[in-house]
Amino acid sequence: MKKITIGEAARQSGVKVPTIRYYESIGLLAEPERSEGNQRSYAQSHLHRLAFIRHARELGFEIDAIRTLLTLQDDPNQSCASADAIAKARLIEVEQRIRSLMALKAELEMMVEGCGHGRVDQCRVIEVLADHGECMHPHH
Amino acid sequence: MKKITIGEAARQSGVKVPTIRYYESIGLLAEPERSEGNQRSYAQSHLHRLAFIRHARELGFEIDAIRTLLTLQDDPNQSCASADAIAKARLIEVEQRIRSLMALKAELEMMVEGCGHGRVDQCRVIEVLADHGECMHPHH
DNA sequence: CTTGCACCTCTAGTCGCTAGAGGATGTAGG
DNA sequence: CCTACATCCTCTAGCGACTAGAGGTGCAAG
Repeated sequence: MKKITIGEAARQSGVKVPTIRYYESIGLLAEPERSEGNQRSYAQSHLHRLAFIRHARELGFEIDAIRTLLTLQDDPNQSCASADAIAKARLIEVEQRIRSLMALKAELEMMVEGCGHGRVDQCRVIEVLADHGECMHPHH
Repeated sequence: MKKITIGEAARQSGVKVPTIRYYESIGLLAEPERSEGNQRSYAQSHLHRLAFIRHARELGFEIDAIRTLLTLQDDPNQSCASADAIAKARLIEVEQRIRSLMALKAELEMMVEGCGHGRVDQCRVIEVLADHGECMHPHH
């Protein structure tokens, strides 16, 4: 096989070099072979792994969840109930996060619209922050 | 005035005791008086400050932004342009975050719906993660 | 006076990286 | 073969915003 350096792996996977080393250090990515001069030399399997990890991270899965997903991937006979549960949990998290951000958005819009661009003592931004009763607090 | 202990301040503000001490240590909250036995004793002004900080944190403002907002609040003659700018920047951040979370949500829904609850080798969750081409990648 | 909770300080840990120091290796040109 | 330069190596420390825990002191009720 061809020897893939860490820099090449970074380019192909879109994961930065120090991050790849970090994933190795926490046991998320298997240790690759080393060249005579002690430099990492990756195989295709490592690249697949990195792509998987990167995509999962982009979807906001935590490292521990990814660890589980990776072991599931390695054992294709297993039931996919765990993978399903992890993805569902993540979906619920994302939905909650969206809801709470929408509430924040509404509140921030009110603050910004209400700002008369005058002095601080008439500023709605400061005012709303200072007095929680001023906002429509659909959250917290 | 009555003496407000740190525990009482925590209860009234909704900010945890260690977090209050942390805010003091980073200079966000002024040091309160101390009792004879070296215990913190807060005034009403501290409680207002804490409420302000808490509300701002709930809206996702960073500590540094809050620092700026607090100095603005202390100087009511100043123009509120900075406060306005900070709030607007935060609003844009929130809007972007919502957009990207909506994309994630769509992708996660496809994964979860496609899961036939069978074995891992037919699992859409794992499959999509493994092969980025499988998802409709509206993001990244 | 004792019990037990709340307080004190200090350090270290969390998560997922990122930055930098200080040195070794690999490669391309002269 | 030598040199220049990019890339690699390990290691430690830092980020933000807390949180947890150890080990000790203060205080109020019974």
